Formats: sequence, C-alpha cells, structure tokens
Amino acid sequence: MIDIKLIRTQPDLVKENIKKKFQDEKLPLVDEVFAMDKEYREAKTRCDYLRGRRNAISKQIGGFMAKGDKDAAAKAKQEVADVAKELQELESREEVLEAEIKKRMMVIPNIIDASVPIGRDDSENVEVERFGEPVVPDFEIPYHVDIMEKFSGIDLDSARRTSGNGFYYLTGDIARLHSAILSYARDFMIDRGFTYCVPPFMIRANVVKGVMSFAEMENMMYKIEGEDLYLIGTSEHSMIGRFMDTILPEEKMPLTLTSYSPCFRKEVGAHGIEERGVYRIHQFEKQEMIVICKPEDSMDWFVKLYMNTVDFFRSLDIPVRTLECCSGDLADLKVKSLDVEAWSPRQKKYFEVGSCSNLGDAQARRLGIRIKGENGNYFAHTLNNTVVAPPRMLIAYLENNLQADGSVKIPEPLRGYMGGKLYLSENQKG
RNA sequence: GGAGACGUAUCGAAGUGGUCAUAACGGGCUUGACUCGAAAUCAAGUAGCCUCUCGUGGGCUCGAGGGUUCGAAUCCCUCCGUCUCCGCCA
Repeated sequence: MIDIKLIRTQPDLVKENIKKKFQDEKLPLVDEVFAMDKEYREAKTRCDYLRGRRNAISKQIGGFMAKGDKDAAAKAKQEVADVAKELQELESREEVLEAEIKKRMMVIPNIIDASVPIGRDDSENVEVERFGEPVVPDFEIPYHVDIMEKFSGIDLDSARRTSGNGFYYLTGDIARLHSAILSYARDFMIDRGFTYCVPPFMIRANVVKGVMSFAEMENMMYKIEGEDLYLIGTSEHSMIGRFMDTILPEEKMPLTLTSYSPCFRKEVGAHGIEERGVYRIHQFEKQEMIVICKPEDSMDWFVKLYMNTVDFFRSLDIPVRTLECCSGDLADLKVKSLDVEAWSPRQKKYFEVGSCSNLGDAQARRLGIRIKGENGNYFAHTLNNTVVAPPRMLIAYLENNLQADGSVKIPEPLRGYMGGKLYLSENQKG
C-alpha cells in the first residue's frame, strides 16, 4: 500500500508506475481515490466538528443535571439531538468513503525502484550475474525422482494415496540430506549474524492481508476450516506479522532474522502442480531470512540478502545465477525483486530456487510497523529472501553432485550433518 | 475442552454512567537543579493516529468490534488475549 499523500500530491507519478507494470486497467483508480479522498476529508472535518459539539453539549448536560436544572438539560438534549442527526448521516458517508478508498489503495501497486527493468512478464526478466561454471557432464543426468528412487529416497505413490498429488514421502538418506541441508542453512545464517527463529505455522486473516495482496492470498493460502487461521505459505508471513502494530526503537535497527518453517501452498496459479517430482508441490520446508530496517538502508540489505543465498549454494558446489524481476512480473507490494536460480545440468538451464524481495514500506504500512526516530516515527522497510527450500533444492543438489558411478558427492559443509559420509551410494535399503 | 478471575500509558494500579483521560496514587525512564561524584531531595518532561481555517485548534483510541444512552473505561453482545483450577496431551 502506498502513501495516499502520493496520490494527493503526485498522482501522475502513481499513474506512470502503474503503466510501467502494464496494469493500465488500474489507472482510473488513481483519479477515483483522489476525488474520494477530497470528499472524505471534507466529511471528516465536518464530522469532527459535530462530534466536538456533541461532546461539549453533553458535558453541559452533566453540569445541568448536577445542579438539578431539568429545563436547561432538556433544552440541551434537543440541541444535541439535532447535531446527532446530521452526524449520523455524515458518518455513514464518511465510513463508505473510507472503505472505498482503502479498497482501491490495496490494489494500487507499490512504486517500483528506478533500477527495475521494464517488461511485461517473466519472459522479460533480466539475468544479472552468473556464479560458477554451468557444467554439463559427459554422462547422462537422470530425472531427479529417478535419482532419488535409486537411493530408495522417495515414495510418491503412497503420498498420492494419503494426501494426493503434490505431496511426497522422503526416506532414508534423501530424507536425512533434506534435514541436513536445512540444519546447515540455519547455521550458515547464524554465522552471518542472523537470529534464528521458529515462528507460528498458522496465522490469522488480518496478518495474511497485511503481508500479501488479495490475489496472492487466493492462489496460495490454505484456510483452516471453522477457524480464523491460515497455514503459512512461507515463514516470512509470520515473521513480518510478528511486528504488527509495533513501534521499534531506531537504535535496534536493523532486525536480521532467519527462520525455519514448513510452507503450504495451494499453487492454483498459472503453473499448478507438476505431474511428477518435487519441483512444485503443496508442502515444502524452508529456511528464510528477513530484515526490518530504516528506509535508507533497504537497498544495501537487498544485495546482502541475495548474496547470502548465492554464497550458500556455491558452498555446495551448485552453479547459480541471479535474475532480476521485470516491472510486469513484480508482485504489487514489491519495490524490487531478484530470483536466485540454480543450474540444472539435466535441463541445461537455470531454475528458481530462491527469491529476494524489497517491499519498501508497503508491508510496514499495512501492518503498522514503525520506527521511533528522533524527529518522529516513520514506517520501516521490510525485506525477505530464501536461504534454501528443499525438497526443490534437492533437484539442484542431486543433479550437480551426481557422479559418473551413480553415487552422490557430499560437499564438505554438509558432512557433519550426514554422519561424516563423503558420498551417498545406492546399495542400501530404503 | 470445562469453571472462575481479569485486560486502563513504560510498569503496578485507582476510576463501576457525567461536570480534570495525558488519565489520581506509586514505581521506572529522560533532562535540569543541588553534589567533587553518587544516593537522597526538588523541578520539568516522559502515547499513537487522523484532520483543518496550523492554533497553548478539533476528532479518535481504556484488548478489538458492535449495541444501549443526550453522554460509556463504567451497562449489554460478539471476538481476541492473560491468569488460576480441572480435563487432555508431546
């Protein structure tokens, strides 16, 4: 949500931003909000005046009653009744306007950063940088499910029976590898000064609405029947929600946190669930990082955050690249966003394994996350980024560490979490 | 899940239908005075949001939202949360 003052003072800037995101259908909203806001403030001024009158006269009535002056009290009551009548009519208008303005403000996209490349959709995203050589070995790399099955590491048939498509059982060393990667990711971030946190895995509707747009909510969130609770799609939701309606002391900035959680997603959007494999699924686990900081620091943090992910993947010998989200592909709340993609030697292309976003003050404005500064309070900036999200990450891991003899190399940082093993080999029971 | 108690500023807490809610009383914190310094003492200050005709303006917020009333922290309803006991469980 942008500052409504921006619409009051620079409506053209807001419109220009909408055009950059190829959402021209939203252009009329700006003029509508501009007009409604004017009327709203007029109504509010009059309402405030009437409320003031009512308060003052009611106070007088108290005085008359105390003195036993019934006539004066009755006269004052009549006076306040007139005020109340006008107030009631105007108040309902005020409420309607306020709701209509908010409805529109919630869908007007955040102002994107000047550096964001202009483009219609994900086909126009821009590669920024490559890290590591994208190697294609001279032996064939099987589909990731086949690799896992060779280690008796996955059972999709049973999962389909118990839970349906988009779920999985991981077993044996593959399951252990999954946990090992998360544990390593947690320690990796702790070593970089982030504070580890395990958050609630369900949150209320008002928190959901604060951290994401309505469209995202519909396509992602599972609702618990009969309760005001949603399963989180990422720990970012509960981590940012944690600071809802708080005023943080400036000297404590920035807050740098890393969190673990399972993530649940309906995936009803454009792609849907894949037939096979663990690329796009309803349930996965993720180590996440979030930062709450002063506005002037958020772009520096943006770079630091995605570089953490790059470094993490490089430490496991996985080639990656960074891909910047173009204006049309950028979610409405985001100022700037960049995906970290891992190399797939089987598909001979990069695929998304993490996403880093600077939300500016959009989430902070919706949730009421402010910083107490010397010259008054202001909205914080919020950022989030994936450290790692298995089992999707396992695809990249297995494909890049598979050896010609069918074993899978365990890079040094992971060995301590895998019982000291150097390789996974096939000859074991699942 | 059952029964009871409760939710007022930074904390404890008074206020149980009116005429001092920035809010009694007490503590904490900040600044100043006193002091070589500290303690003690004294003084001042210690919410947020919205809005206008920008003034020692006006409005809103007593967990949240509704209702009754000329007027609600106070009465009624719903929800959220906390505590105690019981039940259940990891």
